[in-house]
Amino acid sequence: MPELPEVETVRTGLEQAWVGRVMTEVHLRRDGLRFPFPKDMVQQLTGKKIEAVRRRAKYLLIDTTDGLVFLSHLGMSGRYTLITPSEVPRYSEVSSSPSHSKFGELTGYEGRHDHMEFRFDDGSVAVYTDPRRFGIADVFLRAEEQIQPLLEHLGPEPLEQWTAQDAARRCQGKRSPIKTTLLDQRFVVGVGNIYACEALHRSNISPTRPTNKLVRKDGRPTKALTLLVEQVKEVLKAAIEVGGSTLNDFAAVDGTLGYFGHHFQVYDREDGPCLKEGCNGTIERIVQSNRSTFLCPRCQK
DNA sequence: CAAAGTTCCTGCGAGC
DNA sequence: TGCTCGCAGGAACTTT
Repeated sequence: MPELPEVETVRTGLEQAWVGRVMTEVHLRRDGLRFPFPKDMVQQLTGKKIEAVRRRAKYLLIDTTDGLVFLSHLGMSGRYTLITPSEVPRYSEVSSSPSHSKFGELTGYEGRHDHMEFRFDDGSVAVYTDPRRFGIADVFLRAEEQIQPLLEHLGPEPLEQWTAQDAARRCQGKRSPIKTTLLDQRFVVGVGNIYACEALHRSNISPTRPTNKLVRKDGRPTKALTLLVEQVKEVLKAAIEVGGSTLNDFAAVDGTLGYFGHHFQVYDREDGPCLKEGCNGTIERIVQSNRSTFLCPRCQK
C-alpha cells in the first residue's frame, strides 16, 4: 500500500483523529515488527497528549506535547484502523470472546496481525495491523530527531524543496538505471515502485536509462530530468488528491479506499495497451534490482 | 510465483 | 600488481 501519497493520506486521517487527544492506553501484542519495540514504549506513550502528526518520507511522526516522537512506518502491509467511540461498544463485545480476535468482527481481519492498539481519552481506538511485519515503531526525543539513524540519511521531500538542479547534482556520476535511482531514498524520498514506474512513463523516459545520462556535461539537468522531476511531483500530488478526497469516509485511513490503483497508466498492466495519446505500444514487465518495472518500450526511450 | 519497503552484504571496478 | 573505497546489485526479512 504505502508510498508517499498513501502515507500522507494516513497522516491526514491520524491527524484528524488524534491531535489534542490523550493516549490513555497502549497495548502491544508482540515484541516488535521489523525491529523490536523500544523496551519502554508503552510507558513512554501512555498518558501523553498528541500535539501533531507529521510525515517525513514514508515515516509517520507523531509528536506528544512533552517532546517525544512516536515513529511509525507502515512497511509493505501496515495500516491503521480507526474505531470511533460509537463503534467501540461493538468492539468490546467481540473482545470478550477469548477465542476470537478483538477486532475481527469490526475490521474484517482475524486479528492475528493486529500488533498495536491505542486507546484515547475520547473513547476511540486505533489498531495497527501489519501481516508482513516490515513496519517499524519507535519512540525518541524530538530534540534528537536530527540524529535518528532511520531519518538522517533521507533525501529531499519531493513536494517541498526538491528541484531539477538538486536532482542533477545527485545524478552525477551514477551509472545505475534511473528507475533504481528513483527508489533510492537518498536521491528523493517517498517514491516507491509504483510511482517510479508511473513518473518515468509520464516523462517518456526508459527505466533502464543510465542515471548520469540525465545530467549535462556542465552539471545542469537535461530537459528529460527536468520533466521527470516535474512528473514525480505531479503524480504524487494527483495520488494524494485521490486519497484525500476519500478521507471523508473515515475508513480510508486503513488505505483500502482512495488508493490510486484505478489511475495507473503502466504499473501492473503487463501486456495491456499503452494509454498514452497516440501511442500504440504494449506495456512490458521487466525486472530491475529484483523488482518489477512496467514500461511502454514504444514511448519510453 | 509475486507483493507497495528498507537494510545489509558481497562483488566488482576505479583509482591510487 | 595489489589494495582500498565506493557503488551497484542481490538477498533477506514475512505472510498471503
